[in-house]
Amino acid sequence: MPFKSLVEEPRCQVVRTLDVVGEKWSLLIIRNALRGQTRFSQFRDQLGIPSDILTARLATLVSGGILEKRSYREAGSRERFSYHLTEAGRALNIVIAALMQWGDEYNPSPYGQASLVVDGDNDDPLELAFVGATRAAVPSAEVKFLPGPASVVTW
Amino acid sequence: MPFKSLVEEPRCQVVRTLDVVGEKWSLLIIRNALRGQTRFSQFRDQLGIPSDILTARLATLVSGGILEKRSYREAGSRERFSYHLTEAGRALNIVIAALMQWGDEYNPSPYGQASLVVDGDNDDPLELAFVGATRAAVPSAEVKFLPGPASVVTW
DNA sequence: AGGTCTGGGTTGGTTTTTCCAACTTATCCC
DNA sequence: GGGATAAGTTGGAAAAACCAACCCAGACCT
Repeated sequence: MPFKSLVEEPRCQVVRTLDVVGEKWSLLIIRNALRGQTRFSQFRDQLGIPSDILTARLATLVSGGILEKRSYREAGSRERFSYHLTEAGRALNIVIAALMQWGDEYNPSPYGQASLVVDGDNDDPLELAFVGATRAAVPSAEVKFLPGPASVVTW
Repeated sequence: MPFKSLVEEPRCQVVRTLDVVGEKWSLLIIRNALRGQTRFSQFRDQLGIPSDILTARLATLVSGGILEKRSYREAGSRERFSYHLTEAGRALNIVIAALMQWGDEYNPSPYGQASLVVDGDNDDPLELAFVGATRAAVPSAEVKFLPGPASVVTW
């Protein structure tokens, strides 16, 4: 568990989220899971993550409610295990999409995008935007962060 | 630099973004900067980050184009340095907001939210949503990730 | 029955990061 | 000259990540 901030630790949403997904490799495992990958060997081979670290990450993601461990059996093979996103895990698509979108805009690859976010119904490209109660998009530069009810710090 | 994935490293937006902001503490420094903090002692005291690590992180964020180091001088003090978000740094608000939103929904604090995202014009609360070309919001569960033009891996 | 393959891991030892406490440096005010 | 303060440095201990080699259970092959 990576973060123990002093003053406001248990209250801050960002810290609490990073407690679950902030360790090295965790978000990449989740990204690959969002692409449909479910197996130890897929994660290990595609990410190049050391297998002992992968074992540890899968365990913390399972205990954090992001992944679910299931057993499966292919014809002609013994029982093995696979890892599937829970609803909470799938909801991390917003975090992955935010990282992708920032990378596309401010740190683009000369080769173009490695993955795209699309509408499942019609494959139209999507992007993330800040929206208000009226569902109208608000430009990112006009977004402000304010202390919420649980804030104990004045800033 | 935390990530060196084997097959598709330089292409993937998520990896490229995490190269810049994926080290421990980086995103929390950025969150505090989005709240308007600019000084070494503010980051150190509010986050509880060891000062040597803070020195290192500020340097990588500056060299990554997220923060800008400025000198300032308060009346009755010598010249000191402060750190200000660049445009690219401010654009990371989408990443911070995504982490906040997930935490609020799937790992909420009993005390409520520590910070809120609002419209700078009228302080109306905002949220992040996936939107298509028509600007209509698409439910998160219907969002799909597809290989893009730079993908070398079949998945 | 013995040997080999395969997926999903362990194990032991090295390297890299992080952490912590103590110290430093430059300037201002008294 | 002495104390305060912001922004760091330094040295050594602890934790995390890395790597290569190994293990293990069932399936399949001869």
